[in-house]
Amino acid sequence: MRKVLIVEDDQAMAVALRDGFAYEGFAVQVARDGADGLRLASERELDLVILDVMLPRMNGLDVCKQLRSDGKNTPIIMLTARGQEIDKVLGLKTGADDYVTKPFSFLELMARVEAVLRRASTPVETIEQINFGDIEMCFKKFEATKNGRTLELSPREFKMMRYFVDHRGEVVTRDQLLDAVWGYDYLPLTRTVDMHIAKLRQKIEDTPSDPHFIITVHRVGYKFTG
Amino acid sequence: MRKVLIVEDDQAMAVALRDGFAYEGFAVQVARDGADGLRLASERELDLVILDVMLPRMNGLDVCKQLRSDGKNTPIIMLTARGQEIDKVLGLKTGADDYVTKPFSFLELMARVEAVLRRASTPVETIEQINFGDIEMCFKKFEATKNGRTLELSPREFKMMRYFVDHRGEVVTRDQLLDAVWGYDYLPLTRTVDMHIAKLRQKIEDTPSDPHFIITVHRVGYKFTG
DNA sequence: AGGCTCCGCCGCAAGGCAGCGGCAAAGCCA
DNA sequence: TGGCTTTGCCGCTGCCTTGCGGCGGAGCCT
Repeated sequence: MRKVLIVEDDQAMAVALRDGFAYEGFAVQVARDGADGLRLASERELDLVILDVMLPRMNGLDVCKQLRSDGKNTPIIMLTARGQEIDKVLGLKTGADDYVTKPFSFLELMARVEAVLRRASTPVETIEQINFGDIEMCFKKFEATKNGRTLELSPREFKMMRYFVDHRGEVVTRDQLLDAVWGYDYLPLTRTVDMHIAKLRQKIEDTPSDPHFIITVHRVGYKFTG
Repeated sequence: MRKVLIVEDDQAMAVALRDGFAYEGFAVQVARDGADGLRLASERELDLVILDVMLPRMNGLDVCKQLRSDGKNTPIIMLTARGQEIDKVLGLKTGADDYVTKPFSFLELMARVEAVLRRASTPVETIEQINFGDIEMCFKKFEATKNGRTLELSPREFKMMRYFVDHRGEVVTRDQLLDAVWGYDYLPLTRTVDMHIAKLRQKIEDTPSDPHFIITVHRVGYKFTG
């Protein structure tokens, strides 16, 4: 049975959603605030999270962002009030799969639920192990080797590699990396990302000065070519 | 309020649909034949068209095809009778967004309506990959090839191409380009845009002096013909 | 209709400048 | 305290801009 978590502080809305989803054959769980929602979503294997934006203790956007940066890719549908009008760009950045603006009909919500679940069911299979060049990397074990010799990668470095692997072939901007790896969304006057790129290159590239895996794309960002 | 046009010659069906959509909060307009439907759909700004296939004066497929070739991209849902069994390929060719086969429940129709409207409202999924002539271009990867050979395009050049692709066939002015690609909105005494057009042509055209893809429109701007 | 003039477009080349990499030292957390 | 992370600085690379001269199309005048 498909499991859904509803994170909603408004009593009436929470009950309506709970009953609606139950009627549609979901196993339903309800959380009343953001912190509880985050905890539940983190520790359970869920098929779907319905997440209100305005919540006590931790707002929906932050819950969503936190889940994503923890590597959880449970489908998330956000509920926004009309007045809130989340900026689409900001919204997408947080990593939700879809947005529904209150007030909405339950039918409309279910249409989006089905769409999101359909998309999610096509296995995007997060890669837990990857080989490229003479490198072997396992994200579950936090281990990496080059030519059989162990590579000492820090947690941050693993997280960066994880993001690169998930977007291999694409150019990723420093903003994206800061957001996904650090959780920041402030403008980077900082050279932090560059620094870590350099360190990664020192470790994984044969000739760090002429990188083969992590390519600089001038004025845009970096590209990982596995 | 969302506006729907119903093109249906069967009296009973037309009334049922009209009442149903009105109940769901749509502003409804009804046309009795294909020609009228085409005229109304052309001159109004609509959110949705419900289009029967079998119609007097002009059939639904042709109406749909005509609208699309006029550049209208209003969401269209076609109604087909079971016996008609429109070939899916043919159907897709005409450019409709979805199909419902009679007989259908109003609930089923509404589910599709919501799905179609949702898709239409999600900002036109930007094209990430495009081919034209012997050129292949991927905006996510910041990669482009001509005849299989790599093209070295700068970020600015990619951004220009992106704008051209999003407006292919239209003439775009230098102002538009400056605004979209550079973010400037002051009047340009500058030759910057021309310069970059020239560089783009050097890279993507077979004979840059007689361009095929990026055409000069004297005293107006440029036109990309993908 | 033909020729002339002017405005706008194109090509080339050099200068300016932002962005990137490397190094080293300071800050932070366990 | 030790390792990981961050920040500042400096030199260099490469992109972007700007200026100039030449050319072609559009409009005007006879």
